[in-house]
This record gives sequence, structure tokens and C-alpha cells, in this order.
Amino acid sequence: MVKMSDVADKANVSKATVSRVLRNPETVKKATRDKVLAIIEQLNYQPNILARHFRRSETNTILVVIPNIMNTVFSHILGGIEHEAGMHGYRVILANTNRQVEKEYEYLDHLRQRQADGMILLSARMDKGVLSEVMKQYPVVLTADYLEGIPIPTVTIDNVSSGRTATEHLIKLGHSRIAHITGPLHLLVSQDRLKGYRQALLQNDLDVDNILIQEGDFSHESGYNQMTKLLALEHPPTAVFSANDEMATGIIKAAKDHGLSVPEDLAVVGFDNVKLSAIYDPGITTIAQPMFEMGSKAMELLLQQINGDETSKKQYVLQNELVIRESCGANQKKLG
Amino acid sequence: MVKMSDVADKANVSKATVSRVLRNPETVKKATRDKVLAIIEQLNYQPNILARHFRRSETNTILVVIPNIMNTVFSHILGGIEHEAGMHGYRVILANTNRQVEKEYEYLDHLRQRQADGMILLSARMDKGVLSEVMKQYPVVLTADYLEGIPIPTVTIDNVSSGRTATEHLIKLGHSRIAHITGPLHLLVSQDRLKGYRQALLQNDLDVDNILIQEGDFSHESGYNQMTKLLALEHPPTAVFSANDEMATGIIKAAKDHGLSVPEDLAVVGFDNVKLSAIYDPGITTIAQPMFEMGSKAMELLLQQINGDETSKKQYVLQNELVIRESCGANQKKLG
DNA sequence: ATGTAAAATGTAATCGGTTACATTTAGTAT
DNA sequence: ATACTAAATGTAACCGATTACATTTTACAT
Repeated sequence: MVKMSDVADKANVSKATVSRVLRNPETVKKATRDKVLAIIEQLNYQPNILARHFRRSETNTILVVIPNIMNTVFSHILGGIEHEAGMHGYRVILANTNRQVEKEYEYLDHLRQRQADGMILLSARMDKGVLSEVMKQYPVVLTADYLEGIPIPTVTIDNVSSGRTATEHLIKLGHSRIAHITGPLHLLVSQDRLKGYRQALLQNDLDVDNILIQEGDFSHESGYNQMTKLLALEHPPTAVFSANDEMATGIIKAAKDHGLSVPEDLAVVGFDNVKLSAIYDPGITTIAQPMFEMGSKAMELLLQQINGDETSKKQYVLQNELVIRESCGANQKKLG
Repeated sequence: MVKMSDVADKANVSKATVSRVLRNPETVKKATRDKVLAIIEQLNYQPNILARHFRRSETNTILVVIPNIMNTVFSHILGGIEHEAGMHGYRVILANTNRQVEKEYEYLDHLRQRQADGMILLSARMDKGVLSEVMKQYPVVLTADYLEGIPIPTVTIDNVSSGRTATEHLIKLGHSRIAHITGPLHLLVSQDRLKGYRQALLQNDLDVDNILIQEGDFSHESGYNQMTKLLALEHPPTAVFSANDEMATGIIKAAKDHGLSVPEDLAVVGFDNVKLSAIYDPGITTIAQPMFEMGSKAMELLLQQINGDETSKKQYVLQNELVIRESCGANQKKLG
């Protein structure tokens, strides 16, 4: 393997000059630079990146801690991260946690060992004290999830307002008996979407009937099961706000199996705007999370931190949007 | 940052001994080992992994070249890779190509610069000559895609036989006018699925009618569009084999929009068995690709190569399976 | 031609583990 | 107790690029 000193020898310059040609070309006279570059070309010299990483103790690598890559929402955020990272010469290491906290701690050690220049968390279950401590020493950004009480740079959407928007949309369509199937309630996102749902009802002088609020786990099956329960009520809902799109498909299936049509007999609004919601029949009206942008913005913030810009330690709230399709009935007749 | 020599000093041993405690504990007397470990604990010593990587010129990192992380099939394969890698202390670097060959070449350089110990390709568009050359020098495994003519270790399913199985299933259900909407035909997988489709027809003495073979691009829209075309034929098909599940949803939508029911008026079989096919209504009968297993098997083969086992340079063909749901009508009445 | 500052280049230390080889210590047989 | 082997530990070179600092060269003004 040809190394820097080989190039230096052949070009009759010192290693330092070769190094400069590579890293600070402007500090080297053009003639020398060209000569060195020619030799580099000729010898097909590839700098030993590991040596560079070691010497500079930086890795051009960032860690993405992700609960589950196979989840569409996460993989799209990851897409955004990867895109932005690539544009700046950074590589992305996958840190799948399968939702185990121990894994999060494990990856924290990677950061401490300087195996990565920074870390983007798509889930933060670890102890807040530990996280605050880490934040002080290393570049960290949180997205998709968020935490209360610690000032960690975060990129999210406003889930409360989104929940409100989704619910208000159903109210405007004339519904008054609106159910909500939530995500796992230990997650702040689920709590916030629920909060938004409640706010919308109250602000429109509608009762919040707790029997209409059922906890799901974001899976199709849970949507199906909880909806089946709701349909067995004496006064079943005429509309449902689902905390994500996959549950919405379960909800629609349950309604169909119960002999109801969507949106005629039951209006449904989902959340996320994953591809599924556009493909499903009926198309699912949903709150669009800008997943890709969340990822790229998170990476952008991380890069600022890596480059020593401490002022960038902010909370970012991205715009979300209601995407109207068939499942809510807005495109059909209005319900009375 | 506390380093190895600090530990050595405090423990009254040499750096070498500390290093051995960490890497070859069995070569150190228990008493010494315990003493050193205690000091490591006490000083909270974290070895500098970058130094280790540099010195040993290995990275415990592998590169996964992937056309698009946001695609379910790829993200599931990636899941399998990550899982297997994690179990063996390897980290996974994402190398998204967005289907650009140049990116593939770029990541090849990472391998050459020893930034990774090996590479798993989920797409190989690069020149076969280049790839063969790389294969000789570095551990490489191909999965999801495959190439003819070069003996690169590959993990796939048998797409020909799968295409045959899917088509035969429709034939057994009594269909004789079976269409096939293919994937992009520049991909071998698409060609092979098509080949299987043809074989099934011929082996059952059915004509291959080229008008019934339409090229799609794996998207919902292309499924919809091509099916719409097929339905406009004088003798439209009564069954379709779709080269993936997403197109199958488009096909079903087109049928519905044309006033047909699935499976009663049109039987559909998809390919992949992504979650979508289970969630969709009707549930899509499909060929299950063991995506996760493909990933973990590919990683397993890569690890064998990394560990110098050259005999492992094989082609692996994993089992696939027909998953019967509603869209083909097998669970309903038989068609005559 | 001479002096001076700026630009270009060189020298050599350094990053922190790893490991071949040398040396010491422990263990066992006679 | 002695000799010999194996086990344990130490010494020091090494991996290859980076960079602070020193030195030389160049450019320009007088």
C-alpha cells in the first residue's frame, strides 16, 4: 500500500507538503501542488483514512439511534439524515435499538469513545440526567421523539396542534361523536396527539367521552381491535382520528367487516402520511409529517454543533399539513 | 482523556499487559488481570478505538450499499444485516446510492481505503470487471440483486421458480388468461419473474400472449396504469401476477375503478410479502421473500469472508413461499 | 543590492494502542 | 537443589497522517 512518504519521496518534497496538498491546497505553491498531485495520481495513492481519523480524532461519521429501521416513518427520517450527511461528507452508522434502552447506552459509549462525531436520536428512552450530561460533551440532536425538561436540540412537528387540526377537520365535516385511537401512551407524541384531540373537542363545545379514547400500539391489528370495540358501543362514533396511518387501515377494515362503509358511515383521519395512506383504498386523509425534512434538518443542526456553533442548540418545529383524501369524506357529501 | 499508559502506570504494569488484558485476557495471570481491570474501572478508562482501528487496520464496520433505504424491501434486508452485524460486534454504515452508479464507485473507494472491513451490495450496477477485481481483494456479498457471469457470493431467492409458483397458483385456480405486470425489465429479478411466468404457462399448455405482459416500475401508479390498459383489451385477463406487492395494490385499484371486484372478477398475486400486502384490503396473495433472513445470511457470509474463510464464497438460494390471502380467490369460490 | 515581511516548505514530535521479540518469573521433573 | 520449559510480563518499534514550530525561499520596497 503506497503511503504519503512514498509520494513525498518521489516528488522530492516532505510528507508535510503532501499532507498540505491534500488538506490545505491553498497553502502550497501551485507548481509544487501540481507536481505532488501528479505523483499521487501516478502512484494511485489513497490516504489512509484510519490514520487520519486517529490523528485528528474525528471520524466524519455520525450515529443514528433508531428504534427500528423497518418502520417506514423512521426509515424516511433516516433517508433525510443520510442525504444531508452525504452532502457534507459524513457517513451514517445505523444504531438499531429494537426499543431496548440498554442499546441506547451502548451506543452512547461509541460516542464517548469518539467512534462518531455526533449522534442523532430517533428515540430517547435513556435517563434524562445521563442524556443532559452527554449533550454537554458531544453533539446530539433528537428528532421524531422529544423530551420535556431538558434543553436538547430537537426537530419535531407540533403534535398537539396536529391532533387538533385532524380533529377539527372531522368536526368541520359535521361530526360530533369522534373517537381517537391513540398510540402507546407512554410516548409523548401519543400524549400530545391526544391532547390536541381533546383541545379541539373542548374548543368546539363537544364533550370528551373517555369511552371513545382507546389506546393502540400503532399496529394495524390494534387499530382493528380497538375499532371493533368502539363499534360495539351503544352509541358508536361516526368518525375516528387515528394516531397513525397503519392503525387507520385497521380501523377501516374493522368498519368494513362490521358492514359499514368508509367514509359514508365512518370518517377516518390518520397520521404520518406514509406511502400506505396514499395507496390504501380508500385513500387515507392524514396529517403529513415531513419525515425526510425532519431528518435533514436534524442532520443540519448536528453539523452546526459539530462545527462548534453552540448557538444552534435549538428546538425546531417543522410545519405539518393536513392531506385530504377519501377516508374522511370531505371529497364526498357532507354529513349532517 | 485517560489512556492506556495511565492505566499501566497506576497498575504498575506495562502498556502491553493492559492491552493484553483487553484483547487476550487468557494470556495474563488472573491476579494481574484483576488488578488491571480494577484500575480500568476506577479510572473509567475507555480505549481509543480509533487508535486501535488504525493500528490493526480493521474497522469492525461494514458498508451496505443500498439503492434506497425508504423502500420497504431494502429496509427489511438492512434490518437483517444490522441484526447479524450487531451480534458480532460489527457496525453498519449506510451507503445510499439513489440508484446512481457513481455512488457505487464512490463507496468502493471506502473499501479500498479500508474504511470498512467488507461490503454488502443490495444493488450492483457497476461494471462487472471492476466488481470482480474488488471481490478478489475485499470481502463482498451481493443480495437482493444478482449478476450473471461472475462468481460473486450471492444470497437470493429463486425468482424464476417463484414466478412459476405464483403463476401456477393462478392456473390451478382455473385461470387461463393470466397477465403479468413486470418490474423494470433491465433488472434480472424482473426478467426472472417473467421467465417463471412464461414457464408456468407453457408447462400447462397455455399460450403466452405478449399483450398480457406489461412492464411496470414497481410503483403503485404503474400497476394502476398498466392494469387500466389491460382492462381496455377486447379479452382482458381474469388474473394478474404482479412482480411486487405495491403494483398489486394499483392493479386492484384499477380493477375496482373499472367496476370489477377482486378476487371475484380478477385474481391477483403479488410478490415480496411486505406488510402492505397483509394490511391491504383485500389481503394480497403473494410470494414471501425472506427479506430479514436474506440480510442476516448475507452478513453471515460476509463475516466468513472477513475471517478468511474463502470456501464460503458461494451462492445461496433461500426458500420462498406462497402466502395465500384473499386477492387470488383461493379462499373463496373456485373459478371455472 | 539590501532588508524585511510574507509565503512556502521542512523537521520532528505526536496521536494511543498493538505486537514481535526479549526478558523475567513460575512451574515441573529429576 | 538444579535444570529446563512454559507462562507471564516488559521493551520498544510501529502503524501513517497531521501540525506546531523552525527554516528557507520568494516578493517587494527602498
